Amino acid sequence: MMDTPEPHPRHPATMAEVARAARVSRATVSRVLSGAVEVSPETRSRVLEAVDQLGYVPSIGAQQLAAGRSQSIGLLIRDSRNPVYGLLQSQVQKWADEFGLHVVTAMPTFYRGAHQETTALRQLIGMRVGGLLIASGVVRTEDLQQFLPTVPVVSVGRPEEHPGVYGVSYDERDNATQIAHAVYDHGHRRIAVLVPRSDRSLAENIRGEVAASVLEELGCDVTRIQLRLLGVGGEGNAELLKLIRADAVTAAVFPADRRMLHFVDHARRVGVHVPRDVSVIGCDGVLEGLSYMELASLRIPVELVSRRAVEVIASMLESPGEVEIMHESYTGTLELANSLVKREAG
Amino acid sequence: MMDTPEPHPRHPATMAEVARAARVSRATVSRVLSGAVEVSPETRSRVLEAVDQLGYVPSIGAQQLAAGRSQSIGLLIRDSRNPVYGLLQSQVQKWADEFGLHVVTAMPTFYRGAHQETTALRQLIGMRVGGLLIASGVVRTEDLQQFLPTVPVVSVGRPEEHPGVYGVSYDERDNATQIAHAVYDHGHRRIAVLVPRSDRSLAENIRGEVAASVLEELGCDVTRIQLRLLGVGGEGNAELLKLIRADAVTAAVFPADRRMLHFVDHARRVGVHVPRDVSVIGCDGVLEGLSYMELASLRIPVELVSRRAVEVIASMLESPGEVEIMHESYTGTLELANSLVKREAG
DNA sequence: CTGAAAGCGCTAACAT
DNA sequence: ATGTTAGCGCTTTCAG
Repeated sequence: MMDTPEPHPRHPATMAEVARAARVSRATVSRVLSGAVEVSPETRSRVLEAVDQLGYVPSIGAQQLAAGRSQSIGLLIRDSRNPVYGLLQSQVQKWADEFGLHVVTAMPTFYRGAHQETTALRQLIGMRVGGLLIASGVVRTEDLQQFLPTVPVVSVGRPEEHPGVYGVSYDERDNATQIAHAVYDHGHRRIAVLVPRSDRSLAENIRGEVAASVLEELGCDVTRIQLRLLGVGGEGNAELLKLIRADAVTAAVFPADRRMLHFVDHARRVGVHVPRDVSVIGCDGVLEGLSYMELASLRIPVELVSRRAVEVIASMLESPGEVEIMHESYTGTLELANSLVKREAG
Repeated sequence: MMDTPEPHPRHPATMAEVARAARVSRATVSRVLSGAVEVSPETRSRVLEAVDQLGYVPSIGAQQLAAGRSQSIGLLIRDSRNPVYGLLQSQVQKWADEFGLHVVTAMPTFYRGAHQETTALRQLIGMRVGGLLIASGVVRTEDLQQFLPTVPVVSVGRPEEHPGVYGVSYDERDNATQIAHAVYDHGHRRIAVLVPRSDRSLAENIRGEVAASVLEELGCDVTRIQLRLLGVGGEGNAELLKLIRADAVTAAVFPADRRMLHFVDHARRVGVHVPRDVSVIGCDGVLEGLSYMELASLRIPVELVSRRAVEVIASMLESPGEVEIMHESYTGTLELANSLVKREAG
């Protein structure tokens, strides 16, 4: 068994080369590899030997082209620095394995050019993936629309309202309501709520808006802090600190854990302590170390949502056009911690 | 401008359809889209109109097949739940954008079957990506070897020793040395070091082994705690707790922040507090909230490593075979915090 | 500046 | 059980 590879194959081995080496036709190689058709054991082993002798790996592009279908699903993900997406990606991979599907992941460009935001989408479409999982709020459903007749699409982990797109997501209204009640039940009546713009993050916008409304309905004095930027770079922290120092609020509601973390870290450096000076609660529950930091949050069911999304796309792949479009959403579970403390109402 | 899409395109538009709609040949469509050749303005605009009329997106597979090359690079990543990989993926994307490269990411299967661990690699090879970034320790360099003549490969963020594979990684020996000296300089002399098996994580193994050796050379009493499992599931915590309770160690060195976090969280629940009862230091520095948790660590230069890796692969794409194989490694920076406290030597 | 035609590597009838 | 052949959608000579 030579273990020196060919000096300069230069080009990846082709099926024709394998066929030649095994003294069979290309079709036979294909049959052996696909395993769909009976092949005589000797031929079979000759082929397999040639395959790994030559280090042959079939060209997926050519396969897709010839067969007209694809075993892979595309995952469009926003920014993997966010642990929520990291977990999602990992879980999608896990369930796709289970269903025998290959996942290819693409991420939108960072540049904010005109149509640039859809290049990742076009990349996946160009690959002719069998199905598409959209987990990025950056891509608008209207951009998806034109591809809908062509490829099954599932919107995952983001609020989906388009009746033509299957959605598997978190119940953000319920999330916000749970959070609002938790804060209220702890006796807080003057509350700051951070609200990102909906074009930045629809999910976070809903969380903020709904939490604020619910609290208002409960008779609280709510201060909305509008956020305009995309990142979590501490926007709104200064405004919030001012409110706290003026004793205008006793609690703050953050639409995402990372924002909450950013705030508490900054606040402590300038002498404002949680929960001594203010109670806080976030949303996601995915960030590691939350319990160690004693930060209250709401854990969204990423695992469940990922699983359902893969299940749905798998069934769409199996019976195209047969799957009824629905919008599923799943509720999270409150994870209380010492950052949200009881307080005499008032 | 009709904005109702065709009722049932069913199949993605082809270049031939675009050509027909624009009353030109397929070659002309190709030329317009590639932009490489001059085309008369009128023809050009007719083609472009047809393109977005039909929502045409070129098949990357067919392009690759016909042209024999590919604009995309494959990124093989271990597990995106780990924030280090999340950040890496994000940074690779960012720099690839800069170089006009498309990134497709694949992740190894979770199953631990025989050859299963290389399916993601085969997936990427099968796509005939123009270059490969390997950021997963799960794939061994020997598995890569056979593809080396065929596609440029850069090992990124993992210790690479094979002389045939370009490596851009962290200087784990330096990391470990910095950590060891930090612990020593804080007066600790009886120290526990957690050491994962090298087949689980080579990087973490080196960190542990080297830190332990350096501390021993400095005359410390070092207890190695061997870790055998892949995850961060608190392995070794019990053993470490016992040492602490017996007052056999005053400090613990963790080869990764997540392990440290897992420990401190668990420890606190059972009444062992950091840094009161034991000092700790981790490695990575990527986990969010480290500073808030006051956990000492060493920040590895993920951004720099990602950038270099993309630069290298880009230059390999440009002049194949011309790039001299090297192993670059970059040092991290210590980020001290209150979890590592001064102590009377002894 | 544009069209015709020859493949790229593979699958899927269709033969044998 | 195996070989032959016709494309799949695209790029790229080569002619015009």
